[in-house]
Amino acid sequence: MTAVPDPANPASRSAKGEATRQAIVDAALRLFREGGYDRTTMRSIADEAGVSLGNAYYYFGSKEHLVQAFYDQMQVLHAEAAEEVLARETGFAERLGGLLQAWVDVAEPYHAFAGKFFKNAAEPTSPLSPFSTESEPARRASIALFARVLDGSDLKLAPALRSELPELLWLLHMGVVLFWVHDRSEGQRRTRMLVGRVAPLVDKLARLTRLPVVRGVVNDLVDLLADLRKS
Amino acid sequence: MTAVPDPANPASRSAKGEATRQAIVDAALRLFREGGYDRTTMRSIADEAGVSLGNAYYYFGSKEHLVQAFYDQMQVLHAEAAEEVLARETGFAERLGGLLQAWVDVAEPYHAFAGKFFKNAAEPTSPLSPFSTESEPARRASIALFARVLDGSDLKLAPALRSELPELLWLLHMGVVLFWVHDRSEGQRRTRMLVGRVAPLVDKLARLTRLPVVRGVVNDLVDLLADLRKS
DNA sequence: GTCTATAGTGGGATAGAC
DNA sequence: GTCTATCCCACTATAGAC
Repeated sequence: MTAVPDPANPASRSAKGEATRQAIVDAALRLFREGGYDRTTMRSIADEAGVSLGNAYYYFGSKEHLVQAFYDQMQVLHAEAAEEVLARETGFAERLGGLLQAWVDVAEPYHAFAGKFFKNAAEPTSPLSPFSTESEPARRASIALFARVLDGSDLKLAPALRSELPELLWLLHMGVVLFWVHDRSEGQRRTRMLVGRVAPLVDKLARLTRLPVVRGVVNDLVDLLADLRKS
Repeated sequence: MTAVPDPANPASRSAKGEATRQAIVDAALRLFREGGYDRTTMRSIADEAGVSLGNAYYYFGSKEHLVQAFYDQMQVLHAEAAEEVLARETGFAERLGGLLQAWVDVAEPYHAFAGKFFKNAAEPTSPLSPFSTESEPARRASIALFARVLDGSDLKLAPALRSELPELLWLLHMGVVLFWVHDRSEGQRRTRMLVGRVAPLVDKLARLTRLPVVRGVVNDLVDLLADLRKS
């Protein structure tokens, strides 16, 4: 395992390289926010960061790879905002709604160009897809947040669902993100309305899973998820 | 309203223009299937169709617009396959499962490069987005298919849900498509498993909506959908 | 109204010298 | 790790033929 230098691997980064890398990320996110993704060229990012175009490509294999930096930053900001919510709320609906709401707050400055990175979600070959193995650390961290929504709350639900729910809530979160990306109302008012009302709804629904008549469907769902995972 | 010629508008197409247009579409789909989307250049499409590059752009404003042709073709093929299913089945689960299955069958030859297509479709600013106004006719047609799944079946469900269900089923279909795009199993085995089992599950769930205890959640959901539509 | 030919521009990506 | 030079291709522009 002799080191072929890989600037994408944090372990092989020198201090100098790390500084350059960060300068490029900062420049990119600033320009994306100001002028949008398409209108920001790799040349302008390199200029703004004070490096050559070729050097920018040394650190980021493509323009899309810079989007990963955006993902990561968002993940960190969301986790921070989440702490506050999880420390404050004990009701399941409030914890879930708070977490979803926090994401919308954190993501708001980037709404205008967010569509560009959502493209990645649909392309399975891209390492930037939220379902890719490359995104697994970020995905796991996010799912862990939803696990804490559940753990710290007063929710009672069908036991079989307990281990599946964090991932299902993360999927719900992805659905909210999709809605948000397409939301053109000012301040993403419609998304805020959605998250404010979907959380109590999920709460009610989850509590219903304990009813004997509903158990059949719940078990079918849990079995399906298990079988999909195996196959 | 004197006619500025618009080759995108079917009404203003001459027979000759239509033939040229079709030649370009055929060439594009053939080359996409053989070499993938990215590796197929507009120049090669024009060459293959026997027209100039400029002429290709006369008919299709961008390379992405050619994807719309693919999209339309799939819609037509799915509608055809759907007729057979809807004529044969009367059970709700069978009709729903059959419709979803039919799409997977129709789409299979394009699975390898479908990711590139849907990548473009996932962007909200793109006219190719399934949620865009440009896609509304195709979307409406698709939702109408799901309405027929419901209408011709034996399903009994909460009355408030009846008018909402076709659109919700279409959303489920979009979810299946997303799963399919990411499905790397041979013959999309995992997607086939998913559609085969999700249909009975939805059937059971829909029937549960008639229970008084479940009504509360159903009404909340219906209200939320109505309010989102209004806002 | 359709189409060709040709000559550009802009910007993502790469090669290879240092 | 950083640069300069270059490639490639989507897309535009335009002038004119049929």
